[in-house]
Amino acid sequence: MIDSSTHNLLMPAYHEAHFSWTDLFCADLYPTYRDPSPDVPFQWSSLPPEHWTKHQVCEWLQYCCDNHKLDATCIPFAQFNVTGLELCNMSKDDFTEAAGACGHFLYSLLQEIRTHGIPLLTGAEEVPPPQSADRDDKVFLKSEPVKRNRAPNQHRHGVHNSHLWEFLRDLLLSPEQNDGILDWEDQEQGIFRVVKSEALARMWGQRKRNDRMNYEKLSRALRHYYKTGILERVDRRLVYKFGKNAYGWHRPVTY
DNA sequence: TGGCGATTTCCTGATT
DNA sequence: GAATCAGGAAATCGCC
Repeated sequence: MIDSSTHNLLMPAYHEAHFSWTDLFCADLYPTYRDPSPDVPFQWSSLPPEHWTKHQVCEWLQYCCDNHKLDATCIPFAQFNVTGLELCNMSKDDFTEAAGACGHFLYSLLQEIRTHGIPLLTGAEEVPPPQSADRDDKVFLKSEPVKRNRAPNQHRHGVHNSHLWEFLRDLLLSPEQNDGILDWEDQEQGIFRVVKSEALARMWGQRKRNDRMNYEKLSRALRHYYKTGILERVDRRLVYKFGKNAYGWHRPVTY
């Protein structure tokens, strides 16, 4: 946790917002990584980034500051008052715009987690910055090594979340982001309905930075999933079903 | 730099 | 007639 004595200096932009650091970091709900509970050391680390709350996004930022020895003055925390799904939807440019080159580094850290999974945070192993971080990013790093552990059975593949079906799955699992665009018809069976097809296409287009996306193209991409077992046909308009090769749709994804 | 997977784009035709 | 579905074919893009 950032010292309260330095807090005002570290986060000028944050103080302009209408919330406080303690609002974001209620110690009872979100234990700090320096004093982790034995059972739940880091709540954010037990979930994929897409499912982080705003509190957990801030926890992660704080973790990045301390564990990667970032200069906290580089991070305008108010710019990251977003949910995990919104954070994941931010592009590298969005990060850079929010926090300059430090944002570039944070983006790399986030992609590291999304691509390689979330490490165990027990402070027992030295960890270099992600390889994807550019050399220029490292001006934010102090020289001391930092430590963490990786779970022994943690897979280093298969968690990248840029696929359309994962985008749909995460929307279905995040009602606050969904805005009635998608709705479960039968979650046990993985059957869902596209309620607002054009809104869905716009959202996917924003995600892919493609303003020419429409539902016709999106649905064509969905139909490709029939071949791979990601989706199964449902003989009803705007209704789809997750197939045997889709995962994580019936409960929050675990790594 | 080439191969590959995942879309994206365009298209025709069928169905609702 | 509009919206949607189905699927072929080729192009594009990012990653390895």
